[in-house]
Amino acid sequence: MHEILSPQERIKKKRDFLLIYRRGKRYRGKYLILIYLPNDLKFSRMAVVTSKKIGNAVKRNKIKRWIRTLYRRNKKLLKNSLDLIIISKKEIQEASWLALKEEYLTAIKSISQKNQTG
RNA sequence: GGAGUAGGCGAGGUGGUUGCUCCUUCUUCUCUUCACGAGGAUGAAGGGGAGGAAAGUCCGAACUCCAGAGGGCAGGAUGGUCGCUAACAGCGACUCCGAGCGAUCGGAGGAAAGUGCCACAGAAAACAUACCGCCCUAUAAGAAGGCAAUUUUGCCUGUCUUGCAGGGUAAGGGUGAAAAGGUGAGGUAAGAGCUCACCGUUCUGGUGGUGACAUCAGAAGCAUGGUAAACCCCAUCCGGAGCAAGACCAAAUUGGCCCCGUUUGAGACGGCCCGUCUACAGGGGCGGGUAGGUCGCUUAUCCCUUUGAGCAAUCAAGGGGUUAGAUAAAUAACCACCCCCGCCAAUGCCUUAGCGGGAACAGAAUUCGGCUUACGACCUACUCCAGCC
RNA sequence: GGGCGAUUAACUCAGUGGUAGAGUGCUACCUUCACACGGUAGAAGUCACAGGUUCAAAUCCUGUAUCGCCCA
Repeated sequence: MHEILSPQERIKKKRDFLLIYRRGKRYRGKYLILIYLPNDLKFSRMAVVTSKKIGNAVKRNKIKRWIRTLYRRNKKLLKNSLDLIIISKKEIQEASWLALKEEYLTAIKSISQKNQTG
């Protein structure tokens, strides 16, 4: 019940993407790049970006599913409401499920800490 | 063991936790209407949820919009024959040619309508001229031989060499991818389809076949090299763009058009009022149309099966089925048990325990029919070659 | 999703069946006290890949790969 990812919680419009790319802060990891910007809504929103460099459609779909599952499971960690774009890097082809999970958790923790202090 | 062809299948099964999308039914709330009702949100239950290639976008259609009297030109596509199909560059059967020991595979109109090209080499690359060569005739010189003569010399020739002229030839000629029917015999001054036999080619006729073509007989001595995935000719077909097509609803803002603009704002006429005019504030309406949304959107030239026709592709009739509809784009993550395969451990076998694996190519985007490309873990059938018994 | 196009030397490009070229760059030598400019010479290519047509393919035909452009 608390791990739902409804359509409202996803970034869909090109205007929103451009705004977040321009104003957002960035976190770089080994496999992922996260761009985040606090919003005025009562809930957080997210989007996943996988470029064609990563592979064919099957590989890209699998990575998007992994990242969406990670976001759903760990929504509690985001205490403030944020707009979040998750971009996958080329190195993600060699990543396993567990490695990706660890990287995502550390990234989210650092983001939420910075957001609270700053 | 190797090879070939045709076909099937395409992440083993059950359960659980979290979670996505669509449909149906129900509950609660909200909006609107006189009412029937309609839309949205939340929750619950049930059900459906990627492929053989979904791919490349190479062909053909359906469907939509645009253009369009009719016809032609240009341009493009196809190309053995007959059939199947809504259509196709697809499929089936057959014909001929070629490759392979073979199962089998590949190719296919016209070069005698015309134009172009055929580098290098070669005599010549397409009116068969002509170079070398071969041969005949005439002639000049030389040699040889013979005759006459004292010698110089003169005359003669079924002889030889060289030159020149006229003619006959296409047998032979380093080449080249390709050289003007091939082989053999006769024939001739030398040669030549010049003549003959066989093979090949072309034409005519008969027979068989719907036809491509096959076969038999006769004739022509043979004239016509290759290239049409060069231009071209012949036959048949083709308007263009594509679901981001297209249709509908439609916020905000700017601009446009129409009406009102009064008993109340502004300006003009006027000394003032009434009144008239302007249409600047302001108000109302209209249409186009952006963001956004809805439809198109999944039942269609469909799938399965039985019978009949046909060698087959396929067709006809009957019965049954409904099988994704997303839009920053839906199938995932983890766990447990069973099943199968492989490895290791105590000795050959069994059993038990442990570890690893259950794939590859790859993700619907309007929908079908094909083709091509990628993958082959697996399974089935048939066939060929080689080896052993 | 749907339409188009390109690929030739390190780079930018010619080359419309018959020996793969130009400019820039690179290397060596000359010139200069030295450098630049200039001059001479040279190297560098699986014509993206694979199959076919042809005597012969960068060129013609078919397929594959990579890169790019347009359409609400």
